[in-house]
Amino acid sequence: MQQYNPHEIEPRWQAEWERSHLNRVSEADDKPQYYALEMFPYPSGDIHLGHVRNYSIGDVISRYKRMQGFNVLHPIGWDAFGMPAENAAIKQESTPGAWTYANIDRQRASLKRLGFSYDWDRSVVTSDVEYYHWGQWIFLKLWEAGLVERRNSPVNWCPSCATVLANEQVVGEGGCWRCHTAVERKVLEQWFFKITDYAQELLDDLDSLDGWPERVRQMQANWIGRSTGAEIDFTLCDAAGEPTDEKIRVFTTRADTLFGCSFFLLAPEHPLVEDFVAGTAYEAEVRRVVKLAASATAVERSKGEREKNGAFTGRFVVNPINGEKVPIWISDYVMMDYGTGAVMAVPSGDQRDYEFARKYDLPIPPVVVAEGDPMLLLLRGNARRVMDDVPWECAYDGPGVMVQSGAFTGLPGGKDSEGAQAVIDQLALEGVGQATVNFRLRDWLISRQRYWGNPIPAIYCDVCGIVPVPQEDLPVVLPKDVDVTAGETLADRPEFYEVDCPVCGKPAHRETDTMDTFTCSSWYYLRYTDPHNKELPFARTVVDGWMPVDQYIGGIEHAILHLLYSRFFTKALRDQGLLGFDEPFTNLLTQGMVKLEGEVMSKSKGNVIAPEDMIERFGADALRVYILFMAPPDKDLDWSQESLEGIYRFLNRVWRSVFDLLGAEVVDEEGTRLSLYDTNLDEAAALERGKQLNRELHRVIGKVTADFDRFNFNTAISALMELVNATGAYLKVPLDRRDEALAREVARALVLLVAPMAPHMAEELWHVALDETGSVHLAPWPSFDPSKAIADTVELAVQLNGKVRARVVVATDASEFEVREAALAAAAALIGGRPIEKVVVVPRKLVSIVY
RNA sequence: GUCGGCGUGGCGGAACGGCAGACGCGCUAGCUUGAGGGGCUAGUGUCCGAACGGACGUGAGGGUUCAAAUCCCUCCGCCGACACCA
Repeated sequence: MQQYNPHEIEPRWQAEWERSHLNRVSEADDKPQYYALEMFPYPSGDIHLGHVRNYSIGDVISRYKRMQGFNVLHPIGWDAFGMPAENAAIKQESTPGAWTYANIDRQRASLKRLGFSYDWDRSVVTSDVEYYHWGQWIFLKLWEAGLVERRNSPVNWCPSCATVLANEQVVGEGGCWRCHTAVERKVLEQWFFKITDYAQELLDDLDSLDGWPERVRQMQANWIGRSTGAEIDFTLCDAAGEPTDEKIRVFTTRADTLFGCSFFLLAPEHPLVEDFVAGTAYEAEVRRVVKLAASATAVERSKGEREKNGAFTGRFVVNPINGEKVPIWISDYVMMDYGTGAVMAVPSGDQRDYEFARKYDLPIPPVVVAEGDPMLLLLRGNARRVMDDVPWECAYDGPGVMVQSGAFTGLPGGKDSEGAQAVIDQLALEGVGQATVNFRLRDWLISRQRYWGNPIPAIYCDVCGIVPVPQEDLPVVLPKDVDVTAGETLADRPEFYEVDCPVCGKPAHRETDTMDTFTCSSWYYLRYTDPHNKELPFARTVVDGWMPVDQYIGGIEHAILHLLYSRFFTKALRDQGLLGFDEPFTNLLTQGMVKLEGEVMSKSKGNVIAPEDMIERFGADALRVYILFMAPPDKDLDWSQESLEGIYRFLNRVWRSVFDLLGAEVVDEEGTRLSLYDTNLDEAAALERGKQLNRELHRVIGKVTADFDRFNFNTAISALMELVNATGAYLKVPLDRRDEALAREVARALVLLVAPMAPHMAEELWHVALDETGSVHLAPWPSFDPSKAIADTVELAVQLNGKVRARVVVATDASEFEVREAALAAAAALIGGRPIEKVVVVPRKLVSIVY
């Protein structure tokens, strides 16, 4: 018997698999298709343990499904555009491309050393022109469909990255998702994808994603943020206080509180503010508040006391429900980009309005009062306003009864209440309001003022306006010689941007912004299905065959960004007839992080464990099995070198057990014989040990299969350890008393069961120990007989009044009556003749007796 | 503040409502070895007990049930997402 030596075995089999194209997948294969996908890496440096975990999970699933007879698509690629490449290039006086492709080469080598079963022929790199060409093509398709817009909008600006950001890319307390610099608000003309057109469908279809973790669905639902309510038009008064024809529209979820509106608010950056105050006595104070709001960063706004600042504009609006004139204020807690940028303030029913009213001494008339509140006795049935202030410490926003609300008084009030509906109906009748739905989701800002990205295929012509680059002119190739170390962008390259207008032929100017990298990762999983297509991003017949992805695996950090954008792309492309399904990812597994002593590993903390070092010491198989064993895949995992050593020992045990089962002389490194036979063992005892081992074999095959189906890799490995432990007892049986067929069956099953997790070792044992032909990874998954996993007799616990007091051994197939009688007999002494109240028999588990 | 997740030995973690702590790490003892490493065997929740055995035990408290780590209620603690969303 040779020794287990991963460093010799692993590279040898990797080379052989590559030579024989073991993992190449073809649509021509008539087995059922299965698409297993892991989130592709960003080439920011070497592979880390998070990648190892992500890809080990995906690889086990892929290999397991192949052994079960599926034709498995399991691709990998690189998400290669983005800012880190530019920053690294500046630091190293290199180019983003050079840095990116060098990292990809290193990462590819690492992934190969880990033995992942990717079809390398299908690899895509998003910064390759063969890929981003089709990203531009899709952009033009979406433009045609009316889903692309260039418009002025308040946007998030990262001063450090010198670019705008999407809403989703502002993280934590108002920081840039890349560099965490506080973002600024600016009004700029930018490119948008109209993801809000799909807000309702993106929300509705979350219900159909029952293969996704509940919390991811919840996070997306919150992000989309649907609220039902009403749009209500207030009539604007002129400077003299007389009503005009002009209306200002508000959005509210609480139409039932409309009678309680005692003032009206505009966002500081609202376009009407300037007109209202210019040249008036209110101008100075209003300007002061506007300036205060603009200077506060998002970070500052979300911290501290959140003191609300405001100023009266000198103008009034008329409340459409009661004709009452209320003053227009501005305040920094009203946001321009939610709702309409204008708010009807109801201080008795909204805590923010309440605080504002207290600060500026504005009326707080109660309009919805809770059942049981003593005020209700006083106000119940009062249609007219008799009370202008509340004795409360804070606003009341729960359900209650409407008071001081004209004809609506007495109706139930609250969110989505009968009262709210009645008010909306009345407003609709008069044409001054209607029920509506508002979303928190904003359109996706996709333009970036950066070099290392996919160029936006658009041209500005003085005559024709903004025109798309004609499809036959694609790709717009990203020039390689832009010097980012000198701060250059595409806007510094006349040879790039000086073009002729494709419509009129006059000199024009090419767009120099590039697309957000998230546009690249929103459709890469589609390209994998048809990666070499030179006519289209993918052919519909091929993409519909593989998609949707059966199992997607990646980090929870993409719960909103990438997963929401990909869902949007899928729906938008579906509506263009490019594909025939509604959702990209049927099942989603969000794996936990790999930590060290409870902390996230990072270069800056200097607590990084390098996978390459671990492969060097224990081999790729041990690292893979270890990372699957340490925790369930969705939970965080704390690194433990001792446990990795334990797994290495386990693999050695598997190795020796297989050889030993096959009758080989098992020796350690020094040649010491390890297998010591129990020569006293008689024929009957040997037979009994064989029966036990056979039972354990069938139990473990069943357990591992069930655990793989549920992705409980940690308990699957436990079960394999139990099988190896059970093998230990059988290996004491001298060779001449062993059941050779059984021993071989166990050895074979062990190799097959371990193959998805430790592919190299399994392949070596398959050939060298078992003398099988063909790859173990193409062999069928072992079958099992559940009836063979059951012993002839079983020991039951006997509970007396809820506590285990006795045990009884019965035949496994004993009837309930026999079990009951046996249990009563075993417990007779303890019961002592007292009357039995109840007996519960749980087959093969226990008997519960109550007396 | 809102939403979501999680609290089990020294550690990582197991337990379709049915004998809590599988499996592994660590530790203890013995065998093997010149030593180390490795391997093998046994033990390892807490308390009482020489032992047979017994009592207690899944963040705290209550409830449902013959039976609760698991289901329900209240509370405490930790983690995460969103957060002045009208």
